[in-house]
Amino acid sequence: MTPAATTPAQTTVAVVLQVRDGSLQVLLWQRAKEPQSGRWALPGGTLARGESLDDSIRRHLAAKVDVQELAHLEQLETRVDGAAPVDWQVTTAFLGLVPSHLDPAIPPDTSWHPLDGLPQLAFDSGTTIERGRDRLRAKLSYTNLGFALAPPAFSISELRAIYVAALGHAISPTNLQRVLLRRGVLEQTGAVRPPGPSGGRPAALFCFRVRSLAITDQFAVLRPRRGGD
Amino acid sequence: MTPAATTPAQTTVAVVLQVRDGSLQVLLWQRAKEPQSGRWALPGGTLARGESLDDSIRRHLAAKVDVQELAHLEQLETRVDGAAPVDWQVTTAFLGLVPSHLDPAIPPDTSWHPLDGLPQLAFDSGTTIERGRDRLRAKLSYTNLGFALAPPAFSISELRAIYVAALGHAISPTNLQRVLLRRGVLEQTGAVRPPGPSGGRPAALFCFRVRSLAITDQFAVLRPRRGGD
DNA sequence: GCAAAAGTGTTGTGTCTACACCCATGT
DNA sequence: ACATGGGTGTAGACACAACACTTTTGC
Repeated sequence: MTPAATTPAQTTVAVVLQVRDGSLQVLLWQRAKEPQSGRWALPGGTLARGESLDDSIRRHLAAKVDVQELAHLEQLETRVDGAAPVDWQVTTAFLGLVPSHLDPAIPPDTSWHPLDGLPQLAFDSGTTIERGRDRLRAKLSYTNLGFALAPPAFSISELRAIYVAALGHAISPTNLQRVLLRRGVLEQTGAVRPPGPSGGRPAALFCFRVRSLAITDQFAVLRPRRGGD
Repeated sequence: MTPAATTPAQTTVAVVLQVRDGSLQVLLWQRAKEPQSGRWALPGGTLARGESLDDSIRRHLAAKVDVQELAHLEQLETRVDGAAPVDWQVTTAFLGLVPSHLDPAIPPDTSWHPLDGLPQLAFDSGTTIERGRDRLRAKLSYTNLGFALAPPAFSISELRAIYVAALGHAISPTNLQRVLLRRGVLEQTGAVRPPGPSGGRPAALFCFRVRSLAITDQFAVLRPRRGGD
């Protein structure tokens, strides 16, 4: 591939997560060639001239797997990957989130995999995926990041299912609603979802008030209540 | 410098912070040559073969400014910096912290600058420095990161001065002690600091129980209290 | 004794979980 | 009527900030 060079190749990869069928899944791509033929890898590619890292990963995702519907994208970390002068590369990993109501078209060598029960992974994609999941879990607790996993409008129980899949633990629908409303993250749309064939009260529909990342639970420890900059 | 290349140069820089004379200061280095001659820049340099990004920034810091005493180092973000094929480079920024009792020897072109009142900066170092400061402030609230700014042993009021300089707002010594003790971040050494010439009760000395990064205030929102993983 | 610095007791507040209860709809 | 799913009221637990008060030193 690259000749013995004085600078490494710069590549970007993305951990693209979506809640599908009640579980958190990651988009992977199966390598056809050596090295690591047959194993699954994170989508991405090399940096082109004149583009930012953000541009780069968006381009690779759009071209390879037709994902324009990323609701959120952020950097995870950068690592040096190939040790030798051959295959020497620097890889910047991103976290991307796709709302659960979308089902983007993907090529045949690409598919979604639940985070529990991943196939044989190429390189150390495993730790990168874990890092992405941990970042998502943390930010679901103190930001409005749920907007990037949820559809435009939803009932509280639908939102709860998404949070349960992403966080991996039980959540009371009562408290989910109250926490997110108190923080001003959600607002009622006014619309209502009619009940299913088994009856039940119609569910009010909600949406996220702002659909870009905002911190909603400030780390305010040790800060005075009033005054004092 | 670099010829028009197919891959960008990979460089690392660091926002090295220390509490000095009651204010949070950053280590900067004054450029002697064009471009941006005379302006101040973050220390760092290019990636060498076979080294990780961590290795790289540690090497540059150790060589240029004789800072081996970094108590903590973490990645901030990676950016593409030079747009043209010439000077095309990818820069990974780090946050480094130096405990306040150390005063590392630094070369004449390098010096510490308080974060309020920075000189003319080269490139967009300003936003990187701000990002480092914000990261520090956030992590002081929910991790034990104070260990990286504090000396090995200290009284609560000494620690308070460090936190005030880093966070930029008033802090009650009462609550600082109680929060950090309740969380198990601090422990008493048993030693005591004798009072000054003006009297006062001798201060008990404390130290950080663990001196590597640990999360002490979990983002536990929406998590059930018992059971229910 | 008195000032100065360190440390403790205690109260109030706000945010969270938990659980009981009420509401609206289908069969 | 009654089962089913949606929503509210309220109580208890906890962590925090604020402030009064006590302790220990030097002069």
